[in-house]
Amino acid sequence: MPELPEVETIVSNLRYGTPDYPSLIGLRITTAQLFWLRTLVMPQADEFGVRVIGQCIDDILRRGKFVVISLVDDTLLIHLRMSGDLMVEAADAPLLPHHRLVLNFENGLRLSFNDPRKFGRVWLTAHPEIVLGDLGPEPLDVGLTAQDFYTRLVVHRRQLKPLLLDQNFLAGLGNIYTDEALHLARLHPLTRADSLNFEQVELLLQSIRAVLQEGIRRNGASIDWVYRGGEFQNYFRVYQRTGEPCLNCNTPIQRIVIGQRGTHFCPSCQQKTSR
DNA sequence: CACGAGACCTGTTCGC
DNA sequence: TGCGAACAGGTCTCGT
Repeated sequence: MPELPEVETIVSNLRYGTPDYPSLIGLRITTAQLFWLRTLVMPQADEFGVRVIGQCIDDILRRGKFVVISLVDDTLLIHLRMSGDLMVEAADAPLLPHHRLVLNFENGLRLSFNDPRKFGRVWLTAHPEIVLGDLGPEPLDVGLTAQDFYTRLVVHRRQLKPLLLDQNFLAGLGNIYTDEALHLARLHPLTRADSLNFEQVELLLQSIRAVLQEGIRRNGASIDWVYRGGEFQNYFRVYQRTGEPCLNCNTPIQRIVIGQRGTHFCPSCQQKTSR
């Protein structure tokens, strides 16, 4: 489900609070409940409880698609994968069917990790770099220059779509924002990375940043039954618009499968030979 | 190194 | 109406 803009939205809600609940910064964890064993990667469930209880939340950040919750002695890392969500509720509210992990706070609130498909994962570690260490750069980091991006990109012979989805190449893009960015940059998703010139790579980086920033501005995208209040789904240019007219040229948007992921593009605006 | 298939899971939607 | 297939925002592992 969540890509960079959705995770950013969730993190900023937890960090700053919303009209419905306050910031979680500073809250102390009093109890923890794990309902699906495989949700927790490390440490073992019994050790998790012993270690997490009593710690206060120092900070809440995002790295790629990870939610990074800094505690006093440890870091709690949460990856929402396809269907995960984080919700703040009253600690005495009924447990929902898909709650996998719940942290209760001393102020009567709780943080619930809800995840119907059970793909999401949680780590508690004093060494978050063990989990985050191989992630590529943040696309919105102003320190990432077009020249850096060009240098990193053209050493690969892979197709653009799978390369952009590779979190070790660039951290945070998922299926939606990759399709949207490639359309904005007018690049065919099957184009080989090492065939791009500098101007194309520069435009690609600008396009990635533009779609991510628009996604964040609209609080992410909410699709189907996994709804979280974002609006970006109303502004997709290609994603899930198969057969509908391209907003540039009216050509019907096409859907193909690349690396087992549905891929949407305009066959007229996005041509492999464009150079 | 690059790619494809299968696995992990549940819920919704599509097509006959 | 009913039922199985296809599909879903992600990532890992294995074989070629």
